[in-house]
Amino acid sequence: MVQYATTRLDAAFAALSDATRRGVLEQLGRADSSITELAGKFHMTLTGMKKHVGVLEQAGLVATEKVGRVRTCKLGPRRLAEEVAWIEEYRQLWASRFDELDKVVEELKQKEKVDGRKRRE
Amino acid sequence: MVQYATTRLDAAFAALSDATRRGVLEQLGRADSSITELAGKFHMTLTGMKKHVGVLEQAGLVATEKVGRVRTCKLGPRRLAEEVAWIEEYRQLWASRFDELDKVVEELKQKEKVDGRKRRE
DNA sequence: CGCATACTGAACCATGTGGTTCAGTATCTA
DNA sequence: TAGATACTGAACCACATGGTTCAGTATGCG
Repeated sequence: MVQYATTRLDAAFAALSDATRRGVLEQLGRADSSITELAGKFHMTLTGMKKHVGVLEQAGLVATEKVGRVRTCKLGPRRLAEEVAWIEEYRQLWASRFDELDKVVEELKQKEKVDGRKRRE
Repeated sequence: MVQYATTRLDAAFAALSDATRRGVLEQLGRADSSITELAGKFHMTLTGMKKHVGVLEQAGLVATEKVGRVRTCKLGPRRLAEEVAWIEEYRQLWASRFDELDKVVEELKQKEKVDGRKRRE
């Protein structure tokens, strides 16, 4: 198995294990936001939200910049590439451990191929 | 955004946020193992390992069966499909948020090219 | 200037986590 | 049947988490 920076994986997965934080990421995907806006949207205190943002920032998933009184949060530099890579390797392992299922998947693929051909005809 | 069962996402991501537990999953991808074997491999007490296995089992990532004295652990029913789906949606959001930035970067590159030419002249 | 706004930090609280030890119980095996 | 093996459960520990309140500081605005 490939060697991963475990601490970064730890931080990213831990950051994603909270519904509020996943919500914040989705929100920031739509628009940059201030701490106040996020706190309002998720019904919690400024201080509470700041902690969540801190966790996300630590994990590299959010970047913030303070201008005047306002700290603006946006999506950060990390794209969860390593995390996806880890999970995909896991899924491969998983699949290889389940032989019968492999056959099922193979059958499905065949079916799909046929369906695709039909559609194109 | 698609609606996810947040509690399951919570449990799965939390389970993955620990290096030992990720290691256990990788191990079980290679071979089913008893608690004792896992505890030995990861240098901790039986009791400690049992807790990790419990977390993984709770998240659906590991299944166990006790036969005689021995509880055998194997990869569980969940394939992390939802988790991958969530992350992929996030990555898409991320990419779309940086389209503008991409343009800016592209412009800067162009500018740099021009500047470089000027400097060389 | 003076007040409202936006954040920050410390302190607190309940609960969860990652580990341990110790004292069992249940199951093999000689 | 005796002893070793494999697990289980309770209790404990230090520390992290997710939240709060309260008391600041810094900034914008009329």
